[in-house]
Amino acid sequence: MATEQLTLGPEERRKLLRGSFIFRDVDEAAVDRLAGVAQLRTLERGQHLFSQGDDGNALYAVANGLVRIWIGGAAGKELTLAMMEPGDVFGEIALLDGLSRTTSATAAADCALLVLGRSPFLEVLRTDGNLAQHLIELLCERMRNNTETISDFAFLDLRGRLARKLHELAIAHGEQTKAGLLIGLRLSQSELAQMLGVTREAVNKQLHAWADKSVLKLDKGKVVVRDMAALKRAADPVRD
Amino acid sequence: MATEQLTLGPEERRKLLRGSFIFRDVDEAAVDRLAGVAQLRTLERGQHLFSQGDDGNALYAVANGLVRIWIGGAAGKELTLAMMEPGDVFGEIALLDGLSRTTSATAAADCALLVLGRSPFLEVLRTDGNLAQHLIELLCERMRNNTETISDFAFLDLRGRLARKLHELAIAHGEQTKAGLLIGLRLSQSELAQMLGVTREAVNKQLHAWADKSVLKLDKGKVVVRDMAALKRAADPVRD
DNA sequence: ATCCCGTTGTGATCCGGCTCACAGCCGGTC
DNA sequence: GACCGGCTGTGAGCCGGATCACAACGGGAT
Repeated sequence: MATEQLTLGPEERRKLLRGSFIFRDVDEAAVDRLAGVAQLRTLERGQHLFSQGDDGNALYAVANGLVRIWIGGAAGKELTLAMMEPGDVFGEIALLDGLSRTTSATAAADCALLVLGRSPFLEVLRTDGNLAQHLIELLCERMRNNTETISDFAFLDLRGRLARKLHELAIAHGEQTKAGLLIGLRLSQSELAQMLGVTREAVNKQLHAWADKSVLKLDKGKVVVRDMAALKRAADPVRD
Repeated sequence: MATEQLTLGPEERRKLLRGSFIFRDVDEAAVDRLAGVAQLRTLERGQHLFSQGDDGNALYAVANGLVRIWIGGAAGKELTLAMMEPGDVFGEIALLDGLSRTTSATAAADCALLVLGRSPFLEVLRTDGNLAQHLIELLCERMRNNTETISDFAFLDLRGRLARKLHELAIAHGEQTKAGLLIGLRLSQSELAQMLGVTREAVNKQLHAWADKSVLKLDKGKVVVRDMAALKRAADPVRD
């Protein structure tokens, strides 16, 4: 469907890095140097990039596609923590502290990634205070997200967590249609369930409960949000 | 019981900051300057320091006592995320990104804290790459902890989470006695429950289940671990 | 058109943990 | 000592979601 981007010219690489938030205001020559030594890596949907526990000596920038960041539990269970989109950077934790990867990463769609090696990156980090500053901001943002996730697990049931997630998806990837906000990302109910740490069946039942109340409309795998306010309310622990 | 430390001399302040991991290798004059402008703040057990949502314009270093870091949910429920001990630093997220506090902080024992104001701290941060580097490492460590917490919530039941927590507490605060590893921190079952996001009753029942199997011994509010290996096993999702 | 395989839809059953309701207990305080 | 407030111990009942087991659907490949 999407045009495959199998290669990236030098100019495109520079653009990608410069466009990324963490390299804003960083010395341009240094960024260009990084762009020069970066590897291009393409992945097909479903292909594995790295696993929890691996040594992590690279930082990734998404040029194209979608990468699922997840952790695994007993019996093959998986919890999806985030989806990385074009322009996003990930893999910074293990790169920065030199320990093993805390999560796994898998292509959720065909992808093109820029791979920045550890040593050239750390070299720029050592000399450029702006990069350090932006990395700190990135890490703070991640911390806030993580804390939110913990809060959701601790205080909300399936219904509340699903409501929040749909609300978030509708805002981030919603397309306005006459029926309501259509959620752009094609997510199966199983994938949705994996983002919430619940079963697919339970998600299915809650979606239909909302469809019955006209909060949502379900149309062959796509979800259309008809009543954002009701979702918002359901996400609050104050029940209706 | 503990000797109250109501004041800290200039020398002690410097020592505290220098001993803190984030100020290692940072220009000594700068650290001393920070120590000079830092405020001393004492708190009695139960006293509130800041709340989720507040503006956060200070960094705290624990000189003495214990600070509980927590988030709140519906109906007054609380989840304890961490306990800060002497030598620990906290409150960095809101300080660094300028947004509101992600957590609340309450004294879990009488405390003496050093309060570093935003602007002098950021000034040193701007000029000293080592401080930035250490902050990045601190944030990475927090991220790892958070990810672990999420994993626990997603994949472990009460039994597994409690086993892990006790194991951790025994290692961090265990005192060897003839009966086994006595957990030093005086934690009520409610406090334990708050660290796991479960009810006090459920914790009580699991503790007694283990006591019956001689994994633990319960002695007037104190927990003695008799069989660390069994705890470790219970923390694995592979059941015994 | 046919065959698949991944997805959706839905009931039956089971179980962990919550809620509620008390009953000792232990340590302080007056 | 007598009283009180916070902790501990424990049972009854309930409920949200997991598990299991199918049925039906839809879209791609051949």
